[in-house]
Amino acid sequence: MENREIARMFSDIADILEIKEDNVFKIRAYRKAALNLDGLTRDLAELSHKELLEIPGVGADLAAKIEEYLQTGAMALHDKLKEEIPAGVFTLLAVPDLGPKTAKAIYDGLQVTSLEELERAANEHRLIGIRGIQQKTEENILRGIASVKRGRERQPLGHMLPAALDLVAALKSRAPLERIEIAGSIRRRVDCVKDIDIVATSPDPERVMDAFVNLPQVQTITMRGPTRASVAIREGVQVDLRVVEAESFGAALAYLTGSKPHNVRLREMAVKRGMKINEYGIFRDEDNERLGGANEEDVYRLLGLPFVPPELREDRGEIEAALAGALPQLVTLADIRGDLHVHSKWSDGAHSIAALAEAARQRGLRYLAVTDHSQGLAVARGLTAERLREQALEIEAWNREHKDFRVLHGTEMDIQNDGSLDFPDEVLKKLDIVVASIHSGFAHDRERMTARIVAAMRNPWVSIIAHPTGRLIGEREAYQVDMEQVLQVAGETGTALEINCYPLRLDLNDRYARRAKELGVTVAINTDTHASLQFDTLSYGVSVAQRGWLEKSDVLNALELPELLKRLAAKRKRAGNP
DNA sequence: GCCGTTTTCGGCCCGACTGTTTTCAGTCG
Repeated sequence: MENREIARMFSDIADILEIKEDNVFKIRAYRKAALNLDGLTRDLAELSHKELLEIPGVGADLAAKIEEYLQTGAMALHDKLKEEIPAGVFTLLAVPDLGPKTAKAIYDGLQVTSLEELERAANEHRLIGIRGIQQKTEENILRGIASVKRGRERQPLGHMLPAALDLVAALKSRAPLERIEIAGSIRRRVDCVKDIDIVATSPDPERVMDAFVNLPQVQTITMRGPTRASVAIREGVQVDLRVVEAESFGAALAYLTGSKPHNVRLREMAVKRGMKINEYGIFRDEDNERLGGANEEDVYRLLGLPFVPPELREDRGEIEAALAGALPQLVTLADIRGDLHVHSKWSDGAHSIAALAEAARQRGLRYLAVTDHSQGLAVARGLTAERLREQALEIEAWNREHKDFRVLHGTEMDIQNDGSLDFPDEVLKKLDIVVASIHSGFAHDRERMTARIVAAMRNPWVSIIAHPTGRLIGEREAYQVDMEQVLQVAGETGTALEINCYPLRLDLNDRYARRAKELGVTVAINTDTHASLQFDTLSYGVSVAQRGWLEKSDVLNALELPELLKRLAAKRKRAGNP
């Protein structure tokens, strides 16, 4: 997947052009294209010239640069610009509040080309005197360097959403609030987020600001004005709070929810219709008359659009779909009928099958599949074929006793290094469902990894591929795999792909989920529960599905039990097995 | 550099806060 690499190159070009004080709109064009490439569901290498031009923000010139890179492995403009400006200069841009102008001035004045040199220069007070820098700015730069060193850029949604909810609760208990919402990428349910945005209304904004910057979670106050404040909480996570008038709440919420490219599109549409959108509302140009803004719906209504759910706001086609009245009816948590990937005490889970079934039923589910690990995964106490037979007896007995909930018998079977499976077909055919996945040999090359997964999908008894890319957010990159091929074969063979709900996995991610839908591949939203409390992570997987535009009909475990069983049987039949 | 329900040329989203200014530039979201 060269998308990310090319996006990064465009972003580098934008940075350098900014330092060189080139045309701001040209810079913006490179940034916009970089963002859009990052959000693409397809590999650039697979797209025709015509398809490249259809990418928003990519015209003849940038399409040529993409093709140049795909064909030669290099981009002449990128290389040339990097020669002009030492690489270290734009590493300075990583420092908060230090932008291109300051980076250039510091480089011109002191030839500083790395963070270490910058830190030394600041400690020796050599920055003072450079255009626009006095003591305060120098101190801020030192603080900024410290925060860069602390690192931890983005954190998983599974950590940040609870932290945000915690802040909201704390704020509510300490200041008078009317409305308060978490906005930003958390509200869009992006799987990995950088900061926390909160928007609120209050009869006493001043007190809210006071309470906010004095919250026990707060470590440093970055900025504090009458309507806006910014702080850092533990682990250096930035939290922004905006307090607005009630008549502006919806506009502010929309603005702070983003995404930025989505907002830019809305504002452009407003301009064309003789209106202006900002965080205070939506206004008529001619007389500055307020047309709306108290509620988020106003913004969309006044542009002639249906409400666009936050999960879709990425400028990945949602505005066009809204204009055409073709927004998807997104799958919801309430649509989920069961969980098809669950571990019990039989392998590495914490709870009995009975306890798991009860916990699932309490959450409104109607079935679950017990899919303990297979024998090859010894560290997880994987089951042999014989233990699997014993387990079947326990499940049969439980089902005989309970008529309002169904436990399916399955396995999470290892796909071995050579692409073979951990159980023979004779074992698999006795199970209700077979989940296959990779737990070892992550370092194999792309061809081999792809071949392993494809081979598993071609087995008629394999129902679902679990956590198809193997990533662990912040801990382990996805293994090298040709996901386009995996998705294609999933479609051909009628194999479902999983969105794993574990907050560090969320695998498939939103983009692959969207591509799955495009290819007609069914997706299963599974918790991979190892302890009954983990059923609560279902909402994270549903969010990924929503960001992937999935509807109820795209989701395997949104089916009622009889339809699910039919669907599972369909692949076996297609392969000529009863 | 991109783009077209006023346009193939002339536009291109909008505002808060800080630090350094004595009216505003830089940065960020």
